[in-house]
Parts: sequence; C-alpha cells; structure tokens
Amino acid sequence: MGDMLDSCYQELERRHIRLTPQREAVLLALYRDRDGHLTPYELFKKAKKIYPELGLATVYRTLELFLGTGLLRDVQFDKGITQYELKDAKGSRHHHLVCKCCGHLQEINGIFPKKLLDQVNEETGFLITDYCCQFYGYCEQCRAGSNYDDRQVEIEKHVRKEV
Amino acid sequence: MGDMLDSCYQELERRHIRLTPQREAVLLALYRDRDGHLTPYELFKKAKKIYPELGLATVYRTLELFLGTGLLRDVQFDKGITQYELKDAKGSRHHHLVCKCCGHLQEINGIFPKKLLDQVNEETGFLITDYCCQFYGYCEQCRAGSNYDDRQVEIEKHVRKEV
DNA sequence: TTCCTTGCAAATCCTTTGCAAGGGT
DNA sequence: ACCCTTGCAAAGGATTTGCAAGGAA
Repeated sequence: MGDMLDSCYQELERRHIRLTPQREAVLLALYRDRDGHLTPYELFKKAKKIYPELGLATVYRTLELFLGTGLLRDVQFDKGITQYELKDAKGSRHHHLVCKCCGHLQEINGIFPKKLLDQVNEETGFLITDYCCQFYGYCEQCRAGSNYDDRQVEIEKHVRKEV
Repeated sequence: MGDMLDSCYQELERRHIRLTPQREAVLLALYRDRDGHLTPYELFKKAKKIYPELGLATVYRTLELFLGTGLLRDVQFDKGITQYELKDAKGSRHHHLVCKCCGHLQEINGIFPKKLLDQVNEETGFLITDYCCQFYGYCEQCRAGSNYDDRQVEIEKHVRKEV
C-alpha cells in the first residue's frame, strides 16, 4: 500500500516540487489518516507530531500546492469547513453519505456508471476529470431510532417534490 | 410559477414560522434569482433593496432557518464560499459543472437514474433525501482554446488513475 | 406580559499575506 | 548569489453571537 504514497512522491518529483520535511509531514499525516477527512487544522496537529516546527500557514500553503498537483481532493460538507483527502485513498472513487440526523459520515464506492459521465461529455462538451458528491439523508441507525420522525422526512420530500 | 413560492409560504405557515418582512425579502430575493446561486452577502444586497432596514446578520439567521425547513439547498463550490438556492428552482434536480480553467459554472439536469439511488438505499440502509454534486473538468470553450493543455489533463487523469 | 425577531457592533473562526530569516541549488 | 520555502504575526473575510430595543401573540 506504499503504492499510493509512491505515486505521490513520483508526481512531486516529476514536477520538480521540492519535498521539504514540512511537506512530507503533511503528506504522511494525510496518508496515515487516509480513511478519514481532515480539516487543515486537524492535519496541522497531526503533522506537527511528525515535524514539530511546522506552522499552520505552511499546512495551508502545502494543501494548496498538493491540490494543484492533483494529489488531493477537497471536500466541503458543511458551511465553512473544508476537508482534504488523498485521492484514490480508498482504491476507488467514492462518495459521501451524510446523515442529517446524527451527522454520521459514511462512504460508498463509485456508483456512477462511466456511461453517465461520457453522456455528459457528449451532450455538453464538458470533459469531467473529477467530481465530488454529497448525499444527504438518514442513516440506518437513525431511521430505526426513536427520535426519527418519518413524517418529517415525508414533508422534506414533499417540499422538494422529488428525490 | 408562483407555485414554488406558494409552497414555501405554505411550509412556513405549517411550521408556525412567522413570515416577517425581513424573511419575506430574503425569500423573494432568492426567488427572483432562482436561476443563479447567491452568497449570503449578494443576497443581502438584493434583499436590502426590497426591505432597506435589513441587516446582514438577519440574512444569515434566515438562511439557517430556511435551510432547516428544507426550503433551500446550500452549495459549496470553492473554499469558504457558500451559496444558496431555492430547492427545485429549476423545476428539476440539477448538478454543477465547474470549469477548472476559466471557472465557468454551468448546470446540467439530473443525470441520476432513480434506480441508482434506490440501490444505495438497499445496499447501505441509508435513505437519500437530497444530494449535491459538483463535477470538475474543462468546458468546451477552454478545451478549444490555446491555453488548454491536453497533456496536463492526461496527467491529472493518470494521477487519479480513473475518472 | 412573554416570547420572538431584529440591527448593530463585537467577537470568533478560518484562511491568506507580508516579511525577514534560513536553506537548497 | 539567487530563488524557494518557512514561521510568525498581522490582516482579511465570512459567519456567529451578545445585547438592548421593538413588535407580535
């Protein structure tokens, strides 16, 4: 599984981007937490354990750099909160299911048939190279729980008219 | 087309949420701009024309309120920028295509076969009631333009390993 | 009266920037 | 020598909060 990390190193080298200890600390922290999503500040705290002199501004600069290099994806779940994840960290494209009741975040793997994306390209001329989807709703636990209001959900659906 | 506005009014009434002039100004401004996406501040400026005493904080509070009521959807395109839109404003579910080259935002209508969403429900127990997708890539104009670097796009794809 | 809503200003939180210092090439 | 990168502190921007006043129920 050093595979993913290797391809990051290679990509950075290919682009002549210097791998400073700060940048490496950020990369490693992202890698260690590849099953989650980190905010810049969370990442800062984790990376600081690897390289204690690290400054928060450097984390932001590094994230911006890695983003431009295509190593990361940034995901917005809630207002003002940006989280980052290494691309392909889960071995394949994935999406996020956010429970509106308990806030739980779970992931599902690529549900898009490639055909769908090709179709968009054909119809609009837009070439999709990346995407990020959030699905909101109610998780299994909450739906089983006592504070789950079925009626409320029906109303939501109604206001929306369709799902 | 007062239809959409009507259902908002009804929903607010049903929930015993008082429709103050400030709130109505916000709602109307959203409605008038239903083909676009507004940031809170843009919305503030527009709604202020309808009700000049309006304060910015009230706009934020109202957006939060409407969001909880399910009248709105919030969309994050870029770090730190949240935009709002009335739900079903375009008559049907839509998605966003963001060009990484020129920043142009265009919309496409629901490309999800309902089957896909049902399948998620079956497999995970998660009930999707809403979703929001951003697709990133390159628009037709940019791909035709001279500063479009085909090789760069290939590299992106490679780093990502798949689209 | 009591509760809700508001405008304003202050506070807070997240992110970016200016700058001088340190390190690589 | 030159350019890149960094940490720190300050600046900037967006959003939230405290509070006293006004209005509805």
